[in-house]
Amino acid sequence: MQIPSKYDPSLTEDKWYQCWMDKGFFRSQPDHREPFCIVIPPPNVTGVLHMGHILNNTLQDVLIRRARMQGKNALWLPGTDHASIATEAKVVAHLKDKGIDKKNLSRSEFLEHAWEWKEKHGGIILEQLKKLGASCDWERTRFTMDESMYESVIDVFIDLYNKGLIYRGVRMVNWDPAALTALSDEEVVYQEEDSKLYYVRYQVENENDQWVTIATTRPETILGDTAVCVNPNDKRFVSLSGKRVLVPLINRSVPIIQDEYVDMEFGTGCLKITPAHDINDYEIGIRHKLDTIDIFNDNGTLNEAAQLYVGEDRDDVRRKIVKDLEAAGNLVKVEDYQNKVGYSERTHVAIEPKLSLQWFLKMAELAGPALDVVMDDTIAFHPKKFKNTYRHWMENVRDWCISRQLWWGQRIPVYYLPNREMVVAKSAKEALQKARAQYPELVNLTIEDVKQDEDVLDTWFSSWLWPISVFDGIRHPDNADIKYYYPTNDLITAPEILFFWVARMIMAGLEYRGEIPFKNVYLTGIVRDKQGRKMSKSLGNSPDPVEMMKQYGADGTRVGMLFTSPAGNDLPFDISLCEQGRNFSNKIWNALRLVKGWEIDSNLPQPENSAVAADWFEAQFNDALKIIDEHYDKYRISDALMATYKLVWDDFCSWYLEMIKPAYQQPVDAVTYARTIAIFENLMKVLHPFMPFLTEEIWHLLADRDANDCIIVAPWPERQRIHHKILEQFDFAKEVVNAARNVRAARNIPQKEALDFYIKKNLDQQPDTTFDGLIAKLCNLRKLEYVDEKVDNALSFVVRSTEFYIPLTETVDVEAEIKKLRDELTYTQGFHNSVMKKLANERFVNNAPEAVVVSERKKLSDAENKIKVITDQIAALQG
RNA sequence: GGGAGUUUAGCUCAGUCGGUUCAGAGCAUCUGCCUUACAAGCAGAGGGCCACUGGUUCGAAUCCAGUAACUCCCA
Repeated sequence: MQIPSKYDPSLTEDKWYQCWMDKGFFRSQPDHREPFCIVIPPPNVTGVLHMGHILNNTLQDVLIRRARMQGKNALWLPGTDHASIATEAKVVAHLKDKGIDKKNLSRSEFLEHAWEWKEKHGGIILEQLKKLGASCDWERTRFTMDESMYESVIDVFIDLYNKGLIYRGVRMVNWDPAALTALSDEEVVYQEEDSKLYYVRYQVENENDQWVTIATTRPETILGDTAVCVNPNDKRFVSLSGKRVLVPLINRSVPIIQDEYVDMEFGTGCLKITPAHDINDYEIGIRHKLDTIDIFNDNGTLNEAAQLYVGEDRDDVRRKIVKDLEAAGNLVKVEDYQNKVGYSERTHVAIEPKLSLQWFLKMAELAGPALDVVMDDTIAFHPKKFKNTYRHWMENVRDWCISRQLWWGQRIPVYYLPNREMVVAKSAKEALQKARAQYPELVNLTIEDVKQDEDVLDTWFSSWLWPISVFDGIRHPDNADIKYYYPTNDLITAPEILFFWVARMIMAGLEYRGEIPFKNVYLTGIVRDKQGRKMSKSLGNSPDPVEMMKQYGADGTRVGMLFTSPAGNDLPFDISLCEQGRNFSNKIWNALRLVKGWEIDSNLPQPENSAVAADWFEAQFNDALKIIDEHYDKYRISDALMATYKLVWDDFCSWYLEMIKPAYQQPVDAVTYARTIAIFENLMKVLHPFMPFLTEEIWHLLADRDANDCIIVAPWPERQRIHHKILEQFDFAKEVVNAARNVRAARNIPQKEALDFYIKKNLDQQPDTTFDGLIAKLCNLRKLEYVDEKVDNALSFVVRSTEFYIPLTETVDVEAEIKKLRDELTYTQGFHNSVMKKLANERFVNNAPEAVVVSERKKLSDAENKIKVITDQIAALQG
């Protein structure tokens, strides 16, 4: 067989992905087996693959593939969410390019464009996931605006409204005066900037020359002031209690109020209160029942309520009002000041806090049970530390604002009636019926008279149902899919959305299924660049994942991502990790080349060496498999990978293959070959979740197989009893080989030059010759002989209490040998002393557990033996 | 301002129940090798005040208290 010396992923990846698809290996349907299900955290439909997706989805695929090999009915359900804000922005921008202004479109016209855009550009990310090897059941792909999911969302809104959990209220939102929409907190970018702090004095009403001075960064909002506030503990302002002041320029009389919110140290200790335009002022306003005067239009210009500068932009007004305040004698001073200003992530204009009517979902009742199931580990967080964060949030949870001033999304099913009442209904028709029944006084009510709410629901209001609605479990709670797959097993996501999403899914699960939505939550870290910055498209500091996969292979990329990604920790990504992944692919590939390059001679008996080697490796494999399984069980995925990596590279390639390798151009016996192939197959199985493509390719090169015999559905290796004795024997042999290699290295003796070994056992020990043949092979020995006396003029080393001599033709540097032995003696004596001290301490002997004391005694006697051997050797050399 | 987390080798991280001279892994670095599977490789080596201070204990990287620095979340 001709196998090229470099592994080329481009020749295998698409081929095997297509094969897996054709054979339906990703498909899952309920059956008698144990289910194992992961629902994908739905990426944004406008999204393209970034590094975070690679990490997140690789982890999911690893877990799914292993579960599948363990014989479970594995379902990884893919999909996307409609991302109302981001998508609507994209569509608006797209239309603008075509010369269409959203303002000139009706709602339904706009939605037509949006759907067209989604069909054309949406879901690129899912195609990219296929390149990564994601083994999703694509036939089950869901989208949060699919009819079934849309209806589920509406049903849930209506249900919660009827339960009294949804209400309408006023709230301060982040208003983008350029885009004319409210933004979520995540879409506001705070920037530190140099600004000014203006000190402005307000005259106290009915007092001739008494003033209070406030400090503000936003003098233009003075026109909306409805109070001035001081701290009740502030002695400076005691005399002002109960008085009123006049707002400069417009001479509005407003009260002086007292609230502990005011920081006495900041500015003058005197704060102006503008409830309509500052979130903190708003809350103070509620506490003190102040008026709320909104002085801004939606586009950031001033309105009639401001009285002055009406129609002018807020930035211009700031410059003008400062001059006018100065002219009026109200401006005391101006200081340089650094503060944080929020900007719209998309339009880059300063955010205006604005009061508006929104819909809310009460959280307190839902949060209680959702907190309990996490605290008692019914749902396990990995790593556990996030339980604290979760609890903190759940105990201080605020009501959820679920409305958005957009068109792209599930439209709020509330209908307003001419009598200023409203009904909640699934359709206008139903709303009409309800209205007629509820308000018989509304005669001649027609469908035109019921006006649906213009707003849509927050995208999370779709996503929080995801583990249920993907199985249509809201509309049909008893269908076969939801009963089989729910609760799902694992959720893999980022800690950033622990509250937005994970917590709410738990609430929805408990509310609508009476059951948790998943059993384990694995929280990934954030992928950062070398400077520690989050990798993002806007920063341009992220490699293109698609390009990476081309360069290093999907397998190399997957392995590179997982090498340093312990759960919950940020991952400082370095492209060299993928290079390491690619190199690993190549290493395995070359192991295959070696094995497949051998000629098999079925008449040849199996050499003893090879039998020992295979016995040892099988023990080693079982030992490693136990560790790997344990890592998986604890969700320590990068540790599982590292253990697998070392098993393949160090134990298999560096030790085992070297042990059984026939001499150049010599054939291998059939037994060794068969055992080696079996070992290779098992290794490929444990590696498969990490490197699906390479392992599938090798699986088919290792043996002739049926078309359906693919590694993706091969059984995960079963753990056998671990043969500990041979592992210990090997450890000793390994020490001998390493020591011999050191001798060669120190003396520059090439591997080609064969050596003789004379071995002297001490303390009446009987030689264990099990690995002797392998030691001879690996060390290139001509002779291996046990002796009773020391050998003169020879290099020597000691492993445990056994002495090894290598006679040389040239004379040995006695001084150098003695020095080496002395160093070792010093170390051993130091060790011996520390153990002695410990054992001489009565309190240690009396208090420490028996096993610990016994092991200390054993150490002591081992050290004593070694000291004796070395001392004798030194004496002999000196003699 | 409130809360949480982190701090171990140049980098990224393990270190379970406190118990081996326990201080470890991978990468990086250095040295020697193109040794017939692999230079995308092989064989070796060096490298640490376990953030700091104190306490508990026969014994502390590990438990407790305090200090410092950094990160995140909330306001």
